[in-house]
Amino acid sequence: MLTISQLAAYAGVTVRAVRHYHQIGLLPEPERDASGYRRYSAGAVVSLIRIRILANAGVPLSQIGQMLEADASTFAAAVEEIDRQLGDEIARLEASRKQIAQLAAGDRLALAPEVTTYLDRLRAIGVSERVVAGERDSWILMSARWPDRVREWMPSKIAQLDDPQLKRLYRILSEILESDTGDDARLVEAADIMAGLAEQAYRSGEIDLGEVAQDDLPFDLLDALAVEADPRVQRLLDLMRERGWDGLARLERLAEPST
Amino acid sequence: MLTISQLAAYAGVTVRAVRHYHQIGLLPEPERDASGYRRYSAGAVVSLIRIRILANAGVPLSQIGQMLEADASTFAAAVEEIDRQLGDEIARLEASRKQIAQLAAGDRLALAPEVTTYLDRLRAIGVSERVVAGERDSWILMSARWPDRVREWMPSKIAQLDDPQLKRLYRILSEILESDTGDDARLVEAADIMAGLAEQAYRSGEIDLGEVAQDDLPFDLLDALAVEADPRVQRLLDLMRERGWDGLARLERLAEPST
DNA sequence: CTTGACCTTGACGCTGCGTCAACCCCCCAT
DNA sequence: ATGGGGGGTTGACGCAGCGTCAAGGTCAAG
Repeated sequence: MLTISQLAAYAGVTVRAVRHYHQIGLLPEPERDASGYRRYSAGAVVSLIRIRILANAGVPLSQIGQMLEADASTFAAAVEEIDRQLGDEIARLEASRKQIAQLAAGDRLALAPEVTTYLDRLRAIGVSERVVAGERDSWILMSARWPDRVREWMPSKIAQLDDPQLKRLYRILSEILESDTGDDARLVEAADIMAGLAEQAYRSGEIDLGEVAQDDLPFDLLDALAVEADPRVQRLLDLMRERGWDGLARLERLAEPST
Repeated sequence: MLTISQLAAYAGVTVRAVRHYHQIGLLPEPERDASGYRRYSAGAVVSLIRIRILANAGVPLSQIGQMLEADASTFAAAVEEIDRQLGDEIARLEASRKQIAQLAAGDRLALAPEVTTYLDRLRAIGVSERVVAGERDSWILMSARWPDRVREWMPSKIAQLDDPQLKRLYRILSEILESDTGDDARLVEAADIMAGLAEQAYRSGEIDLGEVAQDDLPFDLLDALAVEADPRVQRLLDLMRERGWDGLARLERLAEPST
């Protein structure tokens, strides 16, 4: 007759595991001796080993009982099912591994390389770190909503940075946000440039992210994000509204310009 | 200002997950409105998305906080560590998958193919299912203790089955165990044959599983297993002892035979 | 008799939330 | 005014497979 620790040792498991199997009814409770100790027969060792074989093969404990009693075909079906689940799990982990490899490689922000290129171009143009950080957060939001579309959009966004007007706009915005003053004149100047660019884009039909349904509206969110980052952006939004444009991240025509 | 469900929707997670992140301090609790509702800023969406990016990459929640604050090199080290752990986990699962494939292929008992061959040979010789089952359980125990050695031993075990004496022994044992009578004469006959075989093996120096330390003693266990399967085996043990041999699974000389 | 090793039950901890429960709040239609 | 439906709130259990105390009772040996 064996004690629980002997049983456990023979089967290569811990005492706690054996007790756990008793609790869930996987291994029958043996007789107790006079002092209440569990006393096991040799057969229990075989039972326990068979349980561990299945457990080591990745079979959930809750299914092992049935499997040990099952006939060959039922057993085979169960094995196939388990194998499928293991396969799924492995696939999931490997996907995670790819993800984390990208994290290590990229800007540690999980942005597509096209986007980090764009951000680097902004820095090269002289845009302040604060504004770049704002852009970065915006693109994180965009990427979450349209993971694939974003990569398609980037080339034209990058190309647009060659436009002297746009460069000028970014620089002015950087200046404003880096200073602590509420220099309204610069804000007005920025608004004028933006309105001009918007007008230009509108005429040439460039404002057509049409497929991007508006009912999904993360653009309001982007604007809110900008305002949070610096309240002076609110003033900019107001100025744009005066000029007939709503929004910032995605400009929308309010009405034909009065002039 | 966003409600918790809006925040969750933007980040593509459940409301419960967001609350969980608050609980563990991963995402800061936002302000509450007059009625106690949580109200989120746009920045919270960005925070939440960044958390999910790391979580999806397999980073444990408990580490995400530190990683989001870490500098580039610390971050890289952490990523490497996570990647290693993911690799380990994948390796474990793949090992499980191999195991289960073997289970499906083999005798659904997790015995090496050599052993199942041996068991089949026993059946071919005319050994009863009951005795084969006993042998099987014994080999399950042996395989658990010496997973690799067992495969080495099988060829000679299989070869020994050609010995007419051994065949006869197995057949007699089968007969005895299949019958309900306590036919002592047959038991004595079996014991005589066993003793003869043991003597033979002893002289030719075959009894030398020497490397298999006896302090590991699963042989007592094997004997106990046999007795459990059929109490008449106890009588066989006694008969063997009279003939100067101890044990059954592993015969050991007690003393020189008196004649 | 003491000591140390082993046994007992009971209960919390870990991971990342899902899923009630019981109750409050807001807005809209009747 | 009232009711209903779809929000929100905290609190708590559940899952898988044990690890790890806690607080004892038991056994064999010196």
